[in-house]
Order: sequence, then C-alpha cells, then structure tokens
Amino acid sequence: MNIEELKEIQLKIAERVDLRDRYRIEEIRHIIGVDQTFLGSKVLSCAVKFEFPDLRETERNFSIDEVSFPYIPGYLMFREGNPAVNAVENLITSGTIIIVDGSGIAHPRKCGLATYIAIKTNTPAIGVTKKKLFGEIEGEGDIKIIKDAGQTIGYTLKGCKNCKEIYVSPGSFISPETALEVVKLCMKGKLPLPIKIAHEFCQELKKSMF
DNA sequence: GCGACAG
DNA sequence: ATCTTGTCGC
Repeated sequence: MNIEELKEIQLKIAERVDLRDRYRIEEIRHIIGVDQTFLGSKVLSCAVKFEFPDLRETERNFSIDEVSFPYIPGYLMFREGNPAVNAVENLITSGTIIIVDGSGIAHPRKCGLATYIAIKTNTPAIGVTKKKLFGEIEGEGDIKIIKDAGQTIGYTLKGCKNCKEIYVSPGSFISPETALEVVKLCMKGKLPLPIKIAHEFCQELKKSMF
C-alpha cells in the first residue's frame, strides 16, 4: 500500500465524520482514556474507564498487538488505531465517550487517530495532543481557536499557569465546543486525568512485564 | 528547495 | 514513542 492509497482510506473515513453532539454534556456517563506504549515489536494499548464528571475510576483493560505500521506524521491511525480499538471496545456502554492521545479532525485530511476510533467503535471520541499537527491558531489567552479554512476544528487549552498548552479536537459524534468542555472538566494539571491515568497504566504494566 | 511534522 | 539525571519552579 502506497501513501496515496492510505490517503484515500483516510478521506473515505473522513466522509463519515459527524460533528453533532450525540450526547449533551449532562448525558455523558463515562469517559475512557486510551494510551499506548511499545515493547519491541509489540504495542501495549491501555484503556481506563471513569465515571463522568466525577472521574471515579471503574474499569481497566489492555491489549497487546503486533506493530504493523511505522510512525509517520499524519498516518498515526494506521499504527495505533486497531490496537486502541481492541483495548477500548469491551468497555464501551451507553453514555460513554473516549479520549485519546492523538488528533481528531485537526488533521490534514480530517482523519486523526481519534476520528478512526470514533468511527470504528461508533462512539464519540476526543483527540488531545501536546504538539500541533494541523490547523491555524487564532486568538489569545488560555483558550485559542484551531481553524481550517475559516472553520473551527478544535481548541487549544492551557491547563495551568505555567503549563504548556494542549490541542483538543473532536474525532466524531461530538462538537468542538462540547469536546473542549469535556476536556476542561477532566483537566488535572497539564493533561486530562483519563489520559494521564491510561499513560501511567501503560508504563506500570510494561515495567511489570520485564 | 524550505519548513512542518500527533505518537 | 524511546534513550535518560538532575533540577528549576509552584
């Protein structure tokens, strides 16, 4: 498969993106944080489920898969998409949304990792990154708008006074505004708690495997 | 050619 | 992401 074919796959998935809110924020009951770490030729994907908005942990799950694709900026979904889905799908119930380390529609073809996970699991997903992949930043302050061709595709958010900002964009089945509100309610320092805990779970599990 | 470039 | 210690700041 060459890069053009991969682009076509992403464009086809992007056609299915729906930025309407499946749930009003007060209808969201659970949020699942997903993260990954690598063990040689294997990927360890971890998912941690929390009640929303109180963020009390309720469940964990993980999956180990063979690494099947290299890291190429703009094509992260081909590397981490299926492993992430494997870790998260068993935890999904009604009223659940997913939050993951990676972009949503703030992506050159509107198809980041969070978009792939949302479409594949038919569940609202939010993408959060520490570095910008795509989009024009507009505005000033702790919250700025991420735009593409005049349209709002996400927001930046500075979690605390001396924290570096993060980039938030919807994967699908949630609006940029609701995605931002959800992330605000999850912030614990620089990052949203579900992502932070999923990351810690990955590191602990990895360490306990050697 | 130059700069940008999630994890 | 990963290789890796101390260290500056709230």
